[in-house]
Amino acid sequence: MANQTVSYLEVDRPTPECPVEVTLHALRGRWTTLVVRELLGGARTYSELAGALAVSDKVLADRLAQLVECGVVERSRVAGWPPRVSYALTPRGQALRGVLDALWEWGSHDCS
Amino acid sequence: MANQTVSYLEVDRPTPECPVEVTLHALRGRWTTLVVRELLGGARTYSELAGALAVSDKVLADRLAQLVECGVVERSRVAGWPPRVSYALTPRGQALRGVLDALWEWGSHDCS
DNA sequence: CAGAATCCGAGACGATACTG
DNA sequence: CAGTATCGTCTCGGATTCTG
Repeated sequence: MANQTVSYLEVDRPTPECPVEVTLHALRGRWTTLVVRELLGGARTYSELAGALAVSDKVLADRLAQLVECGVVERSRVAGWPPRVSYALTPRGQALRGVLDALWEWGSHDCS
Repeated sequence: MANQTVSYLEVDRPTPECPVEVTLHALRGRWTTLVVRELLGGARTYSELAGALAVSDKVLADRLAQLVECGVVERSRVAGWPPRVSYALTPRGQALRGVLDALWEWGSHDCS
């Protein structure tokens, strides 16, 4: 995964478009990380995701479109009937695993 | 920093209150990570933060209150005149450095 | 100096209804 | 099956004004 030597602190000017913002923008939305988490277990169809996540169609479709646009998820139609669509993580999406682990790590400590 | 062996994938049920959500909730808001980034360089007064971040008073005050509530930032009045308030990261706040580095890492790769 | 109060607009969520 | 359309609600952000 390239070089890990660059630190968040080593950049001169904090702008709203810095890499940290890019990542948070990709993960934006209450259900986004849960969708990614599902797909880390392998490709899923739309209905499988809908069944696993108890989320409305609108929100699920919105988040999937967002993830596709960010290059995290790839969408593909499955031949045959009934029509199905499969969603899978791209290599870039797979790379989110480390990010989610870091978020999990910090959030699992007590706040007291 | 405790054990890093737990993975985001190893948990049974994804809930809106899982640790990942805790972290994203703490970092919620466009300016939050930039405030944390400033404080990673050491304690800052309110006006120092305001000068460095070109953000409105309302938003800055909102984000600081949020970070204090999450246990990330500690607020302390400075004696003397004019009245000043100093903000500094708690140990829990310092621990965000690794999280921000992970977010930076992922976001700095091209999407193409 | 360090904010609080108020008002407005944008975006995300949620439920419901409808369609290729 | 896999969405889109619509509507109401809520939170965040930005600007302005005011105060201990």
